[in-house]
Amino acid sequence: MEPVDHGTRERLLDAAGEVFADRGYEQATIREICRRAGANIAAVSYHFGDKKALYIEVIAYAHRCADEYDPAREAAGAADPAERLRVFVRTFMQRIGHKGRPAWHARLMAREMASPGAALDQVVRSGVRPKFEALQAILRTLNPSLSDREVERCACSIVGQCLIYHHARPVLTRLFPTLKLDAREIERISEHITRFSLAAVARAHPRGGARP
Amino acid sequence: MEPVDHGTRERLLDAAGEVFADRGYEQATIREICRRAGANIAAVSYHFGDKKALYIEVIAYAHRCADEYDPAREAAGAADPAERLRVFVRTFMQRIGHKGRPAWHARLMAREMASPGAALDQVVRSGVRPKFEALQAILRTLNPSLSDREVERCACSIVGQCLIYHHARPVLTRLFPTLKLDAREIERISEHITRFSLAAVARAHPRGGARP
DNA sequence: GGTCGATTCAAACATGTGTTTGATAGGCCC
DNA sequence: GGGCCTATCAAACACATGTTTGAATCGACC
Repeated sequence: MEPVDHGTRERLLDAAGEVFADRGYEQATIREICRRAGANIAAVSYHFGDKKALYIEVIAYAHRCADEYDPAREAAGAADPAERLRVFVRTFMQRIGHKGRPAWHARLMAREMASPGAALDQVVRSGVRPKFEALQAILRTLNPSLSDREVERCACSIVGQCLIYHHARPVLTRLFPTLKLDAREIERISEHITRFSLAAVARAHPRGGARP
Repeated sequence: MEPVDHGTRERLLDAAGEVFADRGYEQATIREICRRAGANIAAVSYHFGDKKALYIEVIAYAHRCADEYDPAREAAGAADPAERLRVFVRTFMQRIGHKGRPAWHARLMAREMASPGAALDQVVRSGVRPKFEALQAILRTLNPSLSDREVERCACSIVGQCLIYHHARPVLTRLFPTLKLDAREIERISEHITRFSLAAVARAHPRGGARP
């Protein structure tokens, strides 16, 4: 058939990425992956060895593709710290929010984070940590009086605000039936998260008062 | 053998709750559930019919048990609105955080929220919505100038800050190897989320200059 | 044309899972 | 004791899935 190398193998990677992102590793079946790729059942064994090896390759493939939508790099181009946070949040939300298209990268990562697999260490080391540290740097610039631990927790708070719209989407759509997570709504939510967090970070660690 | 009618069925419910919470519905196996319950493989079919029926019963069972740890009711007893939010967040975090014990209720719910199953509608209607509305009421008291939509988004922001420590726990433990999510750390995180959110809610809706 | 390596295909294999079956034992009432 | 119902058990069944196998097909090269 085709001189391959650019045919079946690549189609398998794309199909596998989509299926893994939709169903998760365990629930994804080789048969469906091959069906979507228009390949034979034995193609996975031939080109990758077994299911786990295919998964590892898909993670690496997604990682390569995802580097083009790096929130950290996008944010680096902004003018002031507040605007950097705004760009960071917006880019992050856009990566998670959009469901269709070849945007299964973020969904795959989110799945890998929710249920730890063999590829998590690699994902965290080269995918999550750099972005997380970039966010921490923004926070430190916003409020230099924050301790390292407070910076960590504020970063978790910001990322958590974003991720709930992905992790709890089925619940949110039932809680707010009118909610439509289209591009415009994502923009509004990003703006809310940015303002919410800016106010919190600015006033965090206030001397005096609050609690024992 | 044993004359117990109060034995096998209840042990099955407990074991199933734990296994479902740990592995998820699809990944949980009837054999492991029965092994943990010390029952025969056919016990599930005999007492509940099939796996799905058992799952529904487990959801209902968890729902009954979880009502005793209601963040909304705990918060209602607090004095001022800020303290109500603090109690709400702390109770919520304690329910999610603790891993051992018969506290598989929250983990089960979280799983059901992440991947929608047949029981999600019921869980949202009678489990999530009341708590969420209680949180919204607290926020309205904290800052009456907030619009309904802003209250919704602030509530999502608060819940999201809590849930990340559950959904992304594998990532966090790799990001911060020294992190130990014991009772004391959960208390500290709850305090951070409370202060973070109080500052944000107080200064939200910036057009009104709501708060100094 | 013929050979060879790479690739694809349909079928089979091995395993794990949910479910069913028929048998067995114990309690209860007559 | 004799039925009768409930509960449990080991074994088997039906099915889906990951993996392997051996033949068939294609393209390139001599």
